[in-house]
Order: sequence, then C-alpha cells, then structure tokens
Amino acid sequence: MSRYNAAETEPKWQAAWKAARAFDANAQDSTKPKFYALEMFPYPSGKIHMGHVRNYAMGDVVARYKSARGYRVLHPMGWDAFGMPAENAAMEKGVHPKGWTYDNIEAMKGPMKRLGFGLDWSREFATCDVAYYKQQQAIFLAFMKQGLVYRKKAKVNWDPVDMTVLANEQVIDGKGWRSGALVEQKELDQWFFKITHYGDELSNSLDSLERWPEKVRTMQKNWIGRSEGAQFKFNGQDDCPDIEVFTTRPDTLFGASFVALSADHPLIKTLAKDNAKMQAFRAECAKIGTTEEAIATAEKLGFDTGLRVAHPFKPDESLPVWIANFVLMGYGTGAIFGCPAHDQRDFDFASKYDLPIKRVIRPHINEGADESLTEALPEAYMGEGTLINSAFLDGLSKEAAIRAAIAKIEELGLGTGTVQYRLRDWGVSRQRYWGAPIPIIYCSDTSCGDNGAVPVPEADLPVQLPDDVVFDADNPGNPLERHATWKDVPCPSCGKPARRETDTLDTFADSSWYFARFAGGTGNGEPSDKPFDKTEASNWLPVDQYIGGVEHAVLHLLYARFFTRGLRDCGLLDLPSGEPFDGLFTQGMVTHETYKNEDGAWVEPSDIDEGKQISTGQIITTGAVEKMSKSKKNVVDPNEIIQGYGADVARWFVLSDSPPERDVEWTESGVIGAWRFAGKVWDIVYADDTHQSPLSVAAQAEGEALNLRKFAHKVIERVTAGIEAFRFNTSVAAIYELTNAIRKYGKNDAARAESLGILIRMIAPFMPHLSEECWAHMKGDNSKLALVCQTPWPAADPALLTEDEITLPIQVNGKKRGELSVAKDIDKDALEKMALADPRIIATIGEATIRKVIIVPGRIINIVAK
RNA sequence: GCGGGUGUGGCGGAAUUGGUAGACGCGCUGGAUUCAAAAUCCAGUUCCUCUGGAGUGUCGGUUCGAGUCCGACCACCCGUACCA
Repeated sequence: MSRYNAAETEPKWQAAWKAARAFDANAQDSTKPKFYALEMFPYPSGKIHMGHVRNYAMGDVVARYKSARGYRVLHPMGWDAFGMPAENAAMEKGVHPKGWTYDNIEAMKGPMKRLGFGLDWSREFATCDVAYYKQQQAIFLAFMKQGLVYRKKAKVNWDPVDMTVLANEQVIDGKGWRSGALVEQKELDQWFFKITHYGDELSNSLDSLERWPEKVRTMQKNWIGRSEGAQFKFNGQDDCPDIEVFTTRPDTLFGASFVALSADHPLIKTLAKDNAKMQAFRAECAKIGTTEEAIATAEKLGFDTGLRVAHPFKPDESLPVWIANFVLMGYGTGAIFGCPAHDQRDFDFASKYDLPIKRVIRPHINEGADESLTEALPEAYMGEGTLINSAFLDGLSKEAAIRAAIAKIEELGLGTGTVQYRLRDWGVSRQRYWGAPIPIIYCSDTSCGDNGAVPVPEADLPVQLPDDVVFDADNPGNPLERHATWKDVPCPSCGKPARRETDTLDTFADSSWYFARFAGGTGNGEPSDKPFDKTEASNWLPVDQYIGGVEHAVLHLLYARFFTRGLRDCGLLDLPSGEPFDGLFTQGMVTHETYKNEDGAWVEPSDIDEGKQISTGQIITTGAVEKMSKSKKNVVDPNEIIQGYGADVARWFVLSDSPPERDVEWTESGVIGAWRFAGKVWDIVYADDTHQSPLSVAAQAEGEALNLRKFAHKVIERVTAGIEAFRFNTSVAAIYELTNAIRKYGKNDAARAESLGILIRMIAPFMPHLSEECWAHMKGDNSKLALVCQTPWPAADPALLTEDEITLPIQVNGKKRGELSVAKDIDKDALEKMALADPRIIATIGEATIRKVIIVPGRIINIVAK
C-alpha cells in the first residue's frame, strides 16, 4: 500500500481550493449569514514561529468549521509591519527598514502558504504600505476634528550617550541597552489620543461582551480603573500655595498626617529651581524610570519641603508637605494626602519618616473592646469598620463617612465629589523613523493653527516617509530629524517657513483598525481612497471570532475598542456598539528557554549544541522560560516540522495535546503521534477500494455495525463541542478514538463507509490536504461530490446517541467499591437492593451500620455506613 | 508592588462542571514481524510497605461525596501604558 506523500498532495489541493475560490470572501453565497474569523496579524520578524502556527491553525479550524456549518466566511491575513525591530536591523546590519520588512514578509509568506490556511489573500496588506498609512493619517486628522487628539508634554527615556529616546524594553536596570549609560528622563511635546473620553463607555460596554473571556474583561476593567472620590484643596499656609488633591478615601481625612506631591508636580518643579537639595531629590526620583512597575517596586522615598497646609476640617491644625516618589503626576492631581493607619503605602512612608499614625477606623471585630486603640499597628488597616476620632464622622460606616466627608468638602467650598480613571490618555508620538508620520506641520508663526501646529490638509496626504535615510550606530536617533530636506515645508495655512512633525505614530495605532480595512478595503483589488468602504466594513464587522495571544489582553484590545468608537463618532463606520470583536479567544503563549552566550547576547535555540553556541563556540547560559519573541531569540522555526512531516501533521500537532488557552513550553516530542495518526487515517481509507460514498448512511446496520455507527455519531457530538468551546485537544482525542474504532472494525460495509466519511469531514478543518486526498479516494473518480472543504459538517443522529444500558459506580463512604450494569431508567429502590446485594459491597460494609444510601439517578450510588 | 492567570502519572493532558481520577497521545517495558535496523502491529504502564493503602502544588475547611466549592499560603507565567 502507498503512503501519504505531503509534498505531492499539498500543492495539488491548494491549487484546487484556489480554482474553486473556496476562501475568497467575495465568492461566497451572499444569502448565507456572515462570519468574520480573524487572528491577530503577525509582525514580520522574518520567520514564523510555533506561536504563529498555533494561532493560525486555531483560526483556520474555526473558519473552515464555520464554513462547513453554512456561513460565508471572511478570513483575511496581513502584516503589522511598522516597528522598532526594523530600525534595529537597519543599525545592526546596514539594511533599510523598508527592504528588510518587505523581504521578511516574503520570507514568512512562503511557510504560511505551505501550511494551507484557508485565507483570503486577496485582502492582504502591510501597515507600512503607503496606501494604508495614508488612510491612518486621514483617520488621525478626522480624530483631530472630532476633538480626540491633543498635544501636551510627556516624559521619555533619554539615552544621553546615544542621544536617542529608548523604549522601556531598551532600558535595562536603568541603563541604555546599547550605550550602558544611565538613562535620564526628558520632557517632550507629544500627541495624545483622548481615550479617556470613552472611559465610562469602554468600561461599561465590557459587560456586553459575553463571548470574551471573563479574565480579559476583568483586566480591562481594572486597567480603566474607574474610581469615585473627591477632589479638593488643602489651603496653603504662609508661602505655600493651595494644593489640590484627589482621594478615594475622604472618610480617612481625620487620620491624615501629611500631604505628598509627585516630584513632577508643577509646584515642585518651580520650587526646585531655587533649591539644590530638592533638585537632587527630583533627579533621584527620575532615576527610577517611567514604568509603573519600577515606580511601584522602588523603595519609598520622601523629601520634606518645609511647607505646610491647613487641615480642611481642622483649620487650626496643619500638615507637612512632602515630595514622595510613589505619587504619580499622571494620576489624579499629582498630589495626595497620606493616612498611614489605613493605607499600606502611607504606612510604610510614615514609618520611615516618623510621621504620626492616627487611627480613624475601628474594625468591626474590635467593637466594645479597646476603645482607644492605643497599641501600635503592625500594618495599615484597610478593611471595613466604624469611624472614630473623626468629629462629625464618628460612628459612621466607611461608605456613609465617604458621603458625609464629600458633602462637608462641598459645603466648605473646597472641592467636589469626582470620578477618576486610572486610564491615561494614549500618547502616540514616537521619535522614530519606521512608523506612520504624524500629519502635522509646525509653522514658524505660533499664532498659526494651534500654537503653530497646523494639520496637513487632507489633499496633501500621504505624508510619505522618505526612502533616503541613513541609519548608523554612531548616529542613532530619528533619521527624519536629520534628513536634509524632508522636514522643511511651507506652512499649508499661511505659507510661512515651517517644519514637519518628525515623530511617527505608535504602531499600536496600526493594529487598531486593520480589521476594518480587511473588511471594507481591498477585497476586489480596488484600493479606494478612503480607510475602508463604510457599507462593506459595517456589514462584516464586528469580527465574530478574534484569536490572539493573551499578552494583548489589555493594550491592543483596548486601543482597538477606542479606535472603532472614534471611527463611529467620525461617521466613518456604522457600528453602534463600538465593539470591534464580538467573540474573543486568548490563546496561551508558546514559551521556550532563553539562552545567552558569554558576551551576554541572546542566542537562538538552533544555534546551540551541547551547551555551546555553534556559530561562536561560546558557552551558553540557560535563562528563564519565556514567551517566544524576536528580541530574546528563543524562537523555534516550524520549518523543520513542516519539511519533515508536512503541513497537516504540523497543524494537527500544535492543536493536539495542549488546551489552547494554556501556555506551552515548546517540545517536539509528541509530533510522532500526529505523524502516526496521519498514516493510520491514510491506511484505513486506502484499505477500501469499493468507493462507497463518504456520505453513506447505513440505516440498516445491526450488531457490530450498529455499534460503530453509534460510536461515530457520539464522536460527532464530542468533536463539535470541542471546536465550539475552543478545546481542540479534546476534539483530537475523540477523533483518535473513532479512528481506532474504525481500524478494529473488520468489514468494508456501509457502516464503515459512513463512519469514515464522518471522520474525514471532521478531520478536514485540522488536516485539510490529507482530508481532500482521502475524500477523493473514497468518492472515486466519477463522483459529483464537492471538495471536502465545501461539504457540510456531519450531523449526529439523535436516535444513535442514547444507550439503554449504563454502568453505575457503587461507593461506600465515598470510595468506589463496585459497579452495576443496569437499564438506563431503573428505579431507585431496585438500584438500592442491587447495590446492597453485591457481595463485594457486603464484604466492605461488614459489621458497620448503614446510615444512609444516596442515589443520584444515572450517576452514582453512595452507601454511608459506620 | 499592583492587576490577571496556571498548577493532575516519567511528559502533554482528560474528567459530562460536586458523583468511577488518569480518557487520548508521547515516552518507557515486554512480545510479534525482520538476517538486522527502521517502520508497523499487539499487550502492559499513577505510586507504595500490593487480598490493602495513598494520591490532582501546600495547609486547613464545607459535603454522604472535592481535581472541581471556600480560606490561607507556595511556585511559575502574562501584563504593567515606548516590545509587538
């Protein structure tokens, strides 16, 4: 018998699908309901890795399955092509980011096409295509008109040696990754998207996303972090101006022992100009860096300004004003009051600097006892309780006290109850070349436009990236800045000398609307001069099933949800809910050990043999297991598996064992199981040359034949449920069982043909090429039957799913001691009698007295005996 | 630090959602086939002091019954706003 030959079979069926326009969305029957399947598009790093294969294999199973279930499916693919790695490659290898990127796209497209995903390649684009980023610039201008764009100062990581802005991942232990210089902070004018405008909507609307994982909704909700509280001022004494604070705990105001300002607070910036010590403290704070993680984990440091403010409720008392490194300028007003007894951070701070710790909340459990609460607190008490030592708030609960404190603050005219978001506006300016230029021109006349900032007129778009730029390691920084002529233009408004914005847009913007471009953009190969066709995009959106890595759970998904709202409110998209993704599945990451050589450089796993780097001979240090990423080089190329076993085995393998939402540490062991399976399927199909239709129904089957049919139909249920629930590994296990059952079954009769036809249709979304080959063999040369990828999903016959006889376990005191084979609908009394008559049960019970017999029909019998 | 998640045989994992723990696959062991090997096929495979007992990261709780629910902890992973 012949063997399955992937190299011959794969191109044959890929050509057949193309000829049948099987995955061309425009060729689908328009009367069918739509289904938009989308996987997060890849960054073209140059190689696909196992994480990609896993992601796209899942998406393809869903897309092909939905197609078999009668939907017209849109399943596009493109490239998230702007970003830092291209510039790093330009510096390291002297290549141009554009050439590097498009070469990488070509390099990745080969293996992706080889894998036979059912993709509509007619809609492909890269975000670095001028046609795409032109439209992104148009959207930027539309958002601007809509009031969703503004400019303000913001901090960046500045490498003083390389004279360039660093990304957070390029700052290692506070030092520049290339130069090793201590990273400084620098304030630059930057553009922002007003995502906080939609703060409430983005938070509330999460509840409607029923087909999103609960964890992602929770993460987004926490990220947006809506909190109610009060904003009010502490009146300054002597030279101290009034200080505006925000708090969620105005109830603890009587326990306040200090006011703390961010080192970046305008007041501190002003004071530090004439105060060298304060300036030094600010520099100390700046060393920590800009990331939330670094700030939160840094040792809490303070600086007493010597200023004092009045307590709002006790005008004769005053509080010291400190600078604290844990107060963020970006949240609230950049100033807080500290209540050490009831906030852990304040507690740590007060303990360190010997500030008073005054308790104002008595825990409920202490009621009656220890009225004075005099003994020292070991830590802050943040739970519920009753207010004490708080004048008019005494005796109130926390919630009531919050309300009463706000009322008092309002009555005193010091402030109001307000809502704050943890969410900050989205800074989109990047001091880099390889991104979409921000379409702004700065006029030399600052009375022109907004303080000199003039939007590029729509007719002048695109603002195109110049190709003639130079990258070199000796001269890092943004080449657009250095370009001889590019930035010099006349002001589009008044004609005076002006210069272009040299910052480009955050690449998260690129991935915030690409799904709309797929849906309403290039479908017919007719690029329209707008971001996307409104009707088409509105018809396909929302994406019915979006699949991608859980690492995008907050930022990418939140930014996309912001963009669709912006597009909606600009009238570009008809999407009332504003929600781009109706169903979301977050897959776990494919992880791998990381390796470094003696120079401390990351090393690819394929460059290692017996603990040494093959290319240099250096000794390798093994690091942590982390998600596969280009920057850490811990990627495994799937090409070897595809070459060795074929596309279908590779696809089957990545879905076969692990539950899709779980992280998997990459290992090739187990791929042989997928390979054996492909061989078994081939063998059982080619063991029969009678060409009975794979759509046979063996209605007359009896005995073993009937059992096989019953099993096959039960497996339909299991496989279908597995796909619907994204538990492909359980579908795979069920398919294995059916395959084994068919193998053991001897005859080439109608029951076998029916079961085999069911099997092939169910394997088709997973192993599409092998399935077509098997399907073609079964149906024979003269059959009019369609391709298996265009054949409906098998339906389970309900009559075959029920069993008359079932096995029930018998437990004694919760431990299994026997089992019974009984009719499905046997009554409880009979069951009890049978269980108590079982010799092994009698022996187990022995002398003990039977206290109770629990019978759960169809499930279990438990005898309680003592 | 904070937010979110995960933890079951030698390994990946299954378990009808509170009811037979270990389906299915890998690996391993033995056998068949072969001059031999590969491939393939068949059987076995949680552990132990084995007519019994223990067992789903640890400790405790609820229940007739807990991998599943509750509480405390441990380890690892993701995110933490300029990696994408």
